[in-house]
Amino acid sequence: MSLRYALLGLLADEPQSGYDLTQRFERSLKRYAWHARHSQIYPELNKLAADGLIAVVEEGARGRRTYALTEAGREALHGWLMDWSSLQPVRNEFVLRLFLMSVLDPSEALPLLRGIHEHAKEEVAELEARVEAAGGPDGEWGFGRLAGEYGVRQYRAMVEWAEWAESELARAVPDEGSGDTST
Amino acid sequence: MSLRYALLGLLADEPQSGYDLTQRFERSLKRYAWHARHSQIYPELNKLAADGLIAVVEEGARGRRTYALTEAGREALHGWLMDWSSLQPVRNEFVLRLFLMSVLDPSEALPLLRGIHEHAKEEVAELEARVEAAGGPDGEWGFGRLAGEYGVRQYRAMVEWAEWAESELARAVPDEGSGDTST
DNA sequence: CGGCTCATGTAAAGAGTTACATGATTTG
DNA sequence: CAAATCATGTAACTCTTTACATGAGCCG
Repeated sequence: MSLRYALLGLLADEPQSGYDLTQRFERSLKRYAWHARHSQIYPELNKLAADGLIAVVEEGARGRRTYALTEAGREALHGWLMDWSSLQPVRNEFVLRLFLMSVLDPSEALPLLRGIHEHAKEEVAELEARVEAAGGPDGEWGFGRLAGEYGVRQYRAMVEWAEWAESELARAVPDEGSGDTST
Repeated sequence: MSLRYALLGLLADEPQSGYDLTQRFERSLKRYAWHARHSQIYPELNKLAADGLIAVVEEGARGRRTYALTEAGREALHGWLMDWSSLQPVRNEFVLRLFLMSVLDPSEALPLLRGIHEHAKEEVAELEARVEAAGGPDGEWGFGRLAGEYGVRQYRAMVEWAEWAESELARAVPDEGSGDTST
């Protein structure tokens, strides 16, 4: 059911088409929270419209249909956002890999950790820039500001974790510091 | 494919039955990384056995079958753990809700944030205790130590985020501090 | 020996991915 | 006018959940 409410939520931000929604998943939601392809989005929009939760408010070129929430849709979204009792469990392959990583020996794990470290630093920089930009001139924050700040903090914690993990593993791999890989 | 490697990974820790694996998902993996029910686990174990990646090493009471990795299974797991190129996107309904939370007005969001804050503090305490226990007397760390430390840090960051978010929202809801809710 | 837990399974439905398919509009 | 992008759709397959189903062993 999450997709359904994700769509309602994005339409609450502003009316848009299936195409727009697809891009929003691709550009921001996908990396932090949820993903869906157009092949799942279009049928779901048709169901939402059939259920009276959204409605076409504009028809444009190339068959483009812009949807907006109906009053019923706004209520459904609101009800869902206020009720946290049925939160789906997280599905995070990254953490799964961490769980299983003891299978590798430290000399194998260390380069992986360095890659993660790099990646996390880049994420922090990118997210900080985005949050900064959204906080912009007029002091208004924009949609998803709580998530943005959450993301920044999560990735900062990830950077610190990676630093800790590297030093932890480096202790188990004494041959560090010399570029010499012989014997 | 993640389930497949999750099972191989857990069997790499120690040989166990489908029943044991089901409980491990339920008790620890579910909350942080991945979930699967017995109805998905048993058929997958049969497939893994058919593919020669695991094998029954013991048969016990009530039809219990204990599986262990074969050499091929160990290689498959190792290959997967070393190759991070095809990481599945995160599916996190919690973050999705944060994304959409601007739909609520601050007076509605604030109590939700307080609940999250409480919950995060409990998670930190529980995880710290678990990590501490695993770090135990002999200094050995146990399976999943990297994930454990990661979890603690993520939840600590969540607590700090919640504190920030509460103070941020409280500014938008001036009638705080008086328990009086009348007009 | 009755109730609980252990232990495994299958079937149907729902959610999500991949691949196939089509056509309109814009841009250079 | 050709190429790229916009825009929507469906079909087949895989993955996941929910529900149904069964029986053995353990504990009081």
